[in-house]
Amino acid sequence: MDYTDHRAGFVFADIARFRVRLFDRLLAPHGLTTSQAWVLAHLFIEDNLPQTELARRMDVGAVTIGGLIERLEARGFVERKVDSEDRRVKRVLLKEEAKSIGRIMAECGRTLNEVAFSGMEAEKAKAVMDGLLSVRQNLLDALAEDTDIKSATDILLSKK
Amino acid sequence: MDYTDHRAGFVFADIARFRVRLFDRLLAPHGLTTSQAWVLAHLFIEDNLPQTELARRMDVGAVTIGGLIERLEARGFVERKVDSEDRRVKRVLLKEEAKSIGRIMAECGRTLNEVAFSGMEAEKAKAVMDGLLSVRQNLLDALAEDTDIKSATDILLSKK
DNA sequence: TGTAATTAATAAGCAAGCTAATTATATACA
DNA sequence: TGTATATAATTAGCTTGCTTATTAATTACA
Repeated sequence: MDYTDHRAGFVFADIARFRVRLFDRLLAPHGLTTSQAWVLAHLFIEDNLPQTELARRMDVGAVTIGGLIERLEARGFVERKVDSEDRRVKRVLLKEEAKSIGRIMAECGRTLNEVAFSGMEAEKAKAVMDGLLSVRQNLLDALAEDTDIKSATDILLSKK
Repeated sequence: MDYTDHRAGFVFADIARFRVRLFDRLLAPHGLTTSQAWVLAHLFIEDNLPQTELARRMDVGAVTIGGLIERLEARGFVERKVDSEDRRVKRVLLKEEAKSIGRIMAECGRTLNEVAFSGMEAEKAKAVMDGLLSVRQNLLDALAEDTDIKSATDILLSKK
C-alpha cells in the first residue's frame, strides 16, 4: 500500500461510525447502545468484574467505563456492589434483565457482519480480518510505547 | 470469515479510537484535532465550500460540521462568509494560518499509516485496504437504504 | 507503627457525533 | 401573488471518549 494513501484517514473512522449507527438502531428497541452492549458482552464472558478490569479488557478509560456502567445500572441491566475485601473496588453484576438480551446481541452482531462483508469471498474476508487484527495491535503498541504526548510524537515522527 | 466472529465488534472501533488518539497527539502542538484536520483536508481539495457540502463529503451531520467549523474559526484556521446569492448558505474559507499546516498533516498521516501497517507486506496491506473500502460502502448502502429506525432493523434482521 | 506511594472510582470539562426541534431564507406551484 | 414545501444553519440535549484532578482506601517500606 502507498503510505501516502489518504483513504486510510477516513475508512477506519467511517466504518466505525457506520457500524455504530446501524448497531445503535438495532439495539435501540431494547434500550441499549453499542458501547453498553459491549460491556454486557464482557460480563457474559465473566461476570462480577471490577470496573477497572472491565476498562482494561475494553481498552477504555476508567472514567468512560464508569459512565457506561452508571447508565446500565440506571436502566436495570447491571448492579454495582462494593467489594468486601477491597472497599475501593466496585464489582459489576449482570441482572436478570440483561441475561435475556445476550442472544439478541449476538444475532444483531452476526447480521451486521453479514452486511459489512456482503459480496466478499470468505477467504478474502478472513484475510481482511486478519490484517485488521495486526493493525490494531500495531496501533496499540505505538500507544503503549509511551503515554506522554511529546514522546508519542517522537516515536511516530522519528520513523520518518 | 465466520460471521459469528465477535472480533469484528471491537477491531473497527478500536482501530478508529487508537488512530484518533495517536493523530490527536501529533496534531495537538499545532492546535488541531483529527476531525478538524480532516475538514481542512477537504478544503485543501476545494476551498470556499458551503457547510452542507462539506458535511456531505465527510458523511457527517450538519450539526457536527457546524461545531467543527466553529472551533476552526475560533482558532483562526478558517472563516465563514454568507453566500451572496443564497443567504442561508455559509461558505467556509481557508485562512493563511491553515495553509501552512497542510504539509504537516500529510506527513503525520503518512507516518501513522506506516505505524498501522508495519510488518505487513505491501501486497497484503493493499488487499486489506481494498476490502475495507468495500466494507465501508456496504455499510453506507445499508444506512442509505432507509434512514428510519424500524426499517433499518428490518433490513438487517430480514436477512437472517 | 506511620508516612509515602499506589490504586479504584468519581468529578469536571472538552471534542465529536447523533437526533429532534427551531429559524431564516429560497423555491415551487396553485 | 401567496401559501406550502424544502433547505442551510443553529440550538438544545444525549452518549461516548479523552484528560486532568480529587477522594478514599490499600499497600509498601523506613
